[in-house]
Amino acid sequence: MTETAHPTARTAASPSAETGIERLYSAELANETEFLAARARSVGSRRANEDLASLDLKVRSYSVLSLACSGLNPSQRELAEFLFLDPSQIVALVDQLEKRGAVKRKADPRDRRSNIITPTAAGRRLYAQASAVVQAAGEGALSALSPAERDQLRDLLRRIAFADQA
Amino acid sequence: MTETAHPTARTAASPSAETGIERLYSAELANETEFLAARARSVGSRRANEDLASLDLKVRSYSVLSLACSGLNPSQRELAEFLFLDPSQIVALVDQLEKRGAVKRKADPRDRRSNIITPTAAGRRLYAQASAVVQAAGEGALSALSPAERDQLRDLLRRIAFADQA
DNA sequence: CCGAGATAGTTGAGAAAGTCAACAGTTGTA
DNA sequence: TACAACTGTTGACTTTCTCAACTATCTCGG
Repeated sequence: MTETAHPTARTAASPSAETGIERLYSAELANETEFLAARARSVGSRRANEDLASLDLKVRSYSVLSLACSGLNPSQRELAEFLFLDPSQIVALVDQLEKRGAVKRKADPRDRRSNIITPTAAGRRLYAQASAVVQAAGEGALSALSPAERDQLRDLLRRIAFADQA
Repeated sequence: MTETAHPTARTAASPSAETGIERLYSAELANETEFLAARARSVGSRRANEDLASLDLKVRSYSVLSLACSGLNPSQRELAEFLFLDPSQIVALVDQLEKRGAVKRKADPRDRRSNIITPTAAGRRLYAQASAVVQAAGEGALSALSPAERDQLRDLLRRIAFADQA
């Protein structure tokens, strides 16, 4: 071993720093915002999924539960559009949460085609726990940034995440 | 492809608002950095995939091609780790690109287990085109940000994207 | 030198996620 | 009223993810 630029790669004495792929950080790809956003999401959602597993949730179901608990009374179609998911996937997610007793499909009095997704009392409790877990995980992932930088990142991301909706 | 072309689905029953989904922007979820990163990635990669389709590429194969052309001589294992993909997926991606004549598997003289992925001349030309396409698409997605803000976003993302090397 | 254990790439299976087309019930409108 | 559009739903199909083997190779301790 001791390859060209591989100062670290020894046997698995140390758990994490053995990778030695830091040399790829200098690749052009590592400067493309798109790639960085994808990787940031991978880092974050992997972590969040692991932590949410203790509550039998994933980021997808957590997102739906969160919006159900938002007080904004989203319909399934709105959930699909907001989460960039196919309406058929929302069906499955709501099915799961409903079977579990966390949310309910409520008829929209103004449009009987729509289902308004609302949380049950148990759903609210579940969301409270999940929200705490996600927030803790987020803190960990963002620990490299100062509070001011986190706010800045949120603002910048929000502007590109919701840009095409105007 | 399907760009979810629902420009304005205003329903008369709906109260005044245009698309009606903007009200969800105020949801708690829309303030979580993780969610914003996921959505930003969705916006960006959807766009990039559409544009790369003209070259018969996807963001995944583009990423591999880009790293192959980086001059850093990545191995498949390094590609897997850097792109957060399973080694078996790298096999498929390299197979495609190799069959297409864009990259080659080269034996690593120091370790005959490893394959070093290098581009062919055609691969370099393909990457030049693809890179231009992706950059143009990225500009579109980032058009809401000033150049200084884009740099800032890149820096912030890089710090969290490469923060924990799980 | 040699065998034990680890690593790189490969294959294949199965789960999860994404995509798409069709359908019924409902709504708005010409 | 007839027609077009929309919502949720189902089902088929493709892509992506995850994991467990297997081979060939490497490293290391004895």
